[in-house]
Amino acid sequence: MPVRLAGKNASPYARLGNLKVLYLKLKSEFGFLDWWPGETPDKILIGAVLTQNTAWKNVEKAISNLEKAGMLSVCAIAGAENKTIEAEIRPSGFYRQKAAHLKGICMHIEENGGLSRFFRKDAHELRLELMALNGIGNETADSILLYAAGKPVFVIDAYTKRIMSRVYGISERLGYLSLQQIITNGIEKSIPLYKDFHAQLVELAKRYCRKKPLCGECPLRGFCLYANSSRA
DNA sequence: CCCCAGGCGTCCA
DNA sequence: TGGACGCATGGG
Repeated sequence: MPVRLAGKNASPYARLGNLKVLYLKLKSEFGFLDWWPGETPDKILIGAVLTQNTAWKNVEKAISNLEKAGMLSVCAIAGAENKTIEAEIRPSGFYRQKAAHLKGICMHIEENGGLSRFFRKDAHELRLELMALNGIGNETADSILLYAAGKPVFVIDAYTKRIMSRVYGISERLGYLSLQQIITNGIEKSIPLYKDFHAQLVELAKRYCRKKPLCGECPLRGFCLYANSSRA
């Protein structure tokens, strides 16, 4: 299904032939970023919820607390009291919401035969089921699908939107699924590529493509619309 | 003191 | 369908 090119954004989309070049440039700059190496699906799933609009440093504390309490599993969370979960994940912020969400998510998974059985479903069905749960939206669903379940689904986040906006002039208000389709149409379908590309974009956004960008030192300054505009 | 961080659900037009 | 708002801790 081709992406429809329309209006003033038609021309920047044509530049997406550079997408793989952009990835390779980032990879040569940051190296291969191995997110979640050897970690359990349970830990990755829980981390995906805890990191919602939250600095990763704080999530690490919450995960460490859960681990020490023997609660870093879908099964343990499903059987724990909300108050108990809240106490452990407090450093990750929004802790009452996240505790309630995690509990509901984990209970649903346990009631349906556990995580390994859950992840055996095909990506499309799994995505719909995840999205139906309270506390899981587009990004969290896709993070779980890619990093925990090992499905070929590209993750879009606020960093991805910002970078695509600045480099290619794609509107930041473009819908999640639209931007996801544009990107997956521009690179080959590969789980390791999807994993590393997303990680590279996060790294770029943290180091250079911040809200107040550091275009002068940015590895993408050579082919970024924003870096080469008068505003940068 | 301020702003920000790997979103999401709810409410409202 | 889309914008405003609440949720909360910890670091710069």
